[in-house]
Amino acid sequence: MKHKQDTCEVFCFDAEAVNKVKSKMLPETEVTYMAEIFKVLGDRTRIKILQALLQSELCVCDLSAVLQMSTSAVSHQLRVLRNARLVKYRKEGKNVYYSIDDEHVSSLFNQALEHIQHD
Amino acid sequence: MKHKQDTCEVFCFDAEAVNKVKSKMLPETEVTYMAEIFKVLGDRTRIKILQALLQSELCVCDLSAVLQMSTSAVSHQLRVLRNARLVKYRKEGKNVYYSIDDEHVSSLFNQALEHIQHD
DNA sequence: TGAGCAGTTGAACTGTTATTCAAACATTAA
DNA sequence: TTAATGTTTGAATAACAGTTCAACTGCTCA
Repeated sequence: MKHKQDTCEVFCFDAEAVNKVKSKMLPETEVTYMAEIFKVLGDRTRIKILQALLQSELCVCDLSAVLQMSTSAVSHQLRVLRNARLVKYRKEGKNVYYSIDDEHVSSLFNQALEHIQHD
Repeated sequence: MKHKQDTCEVFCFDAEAVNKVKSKMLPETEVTYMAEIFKVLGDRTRIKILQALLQSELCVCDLSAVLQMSTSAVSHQLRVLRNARLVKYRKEGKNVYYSIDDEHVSSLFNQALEHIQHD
């Protein structure tokens, strides 16, 4: 049973298995969202910010002191975390206090930790 | 109580809170590994590959048919997944069959799904 | 042995991303 | 209003990452 493909001629694959898997793939939008979340988590600076915020609510200045980075750099990354709805903020006078905005963040953290410690 | 910093003069932060958080930060190597894992998961192609492999063991050709991508592109991404120990492979004749190599992968998947569906 | 297929690899190209710097905005106190 | 502090933003630079293309390896079978 030959099978033609748009991109190139491929005859080796198991058409039945492929179609079965194909029919159960997540919709494109969900794939995009998932990749987006993991992409946000895939940065050392943002991992550190989240880890700090998992311990306590902190303002931008506190975070820049903890991470020993410029407030500008921290602010840029906080925006990424905000857009991904991983952190929330509240203003108090001149300060802006950030905290974790999702109950799944710590779960993702722990799963990842288990993975890297499993080796 | 004034506090001097290497990078710049910052007086606004709560020194006590900062030190407390700072003392509980993960070591640099673990931060790096965690970011690495999430970085690997932060790509649409790799998400699709993993989702396909969560359903069934597949060869490179099968995967390229499912994703409708070149075997070269798939192979490149499989290498990334291999290095992160997220997939394993076995050779059978001319084919190379890949499968999930970590019990935490599905957990990470489900947590991420819950996060994006929580909005 | 050699042809053909499955898969891998390296280089090049392209698009994305993190940090820095400077400027701007917002709030508070004088 | 002005000055000072905390935070955000935009532009620019530099480093990185994904796909494509072409070349290559390795296995199977005639």
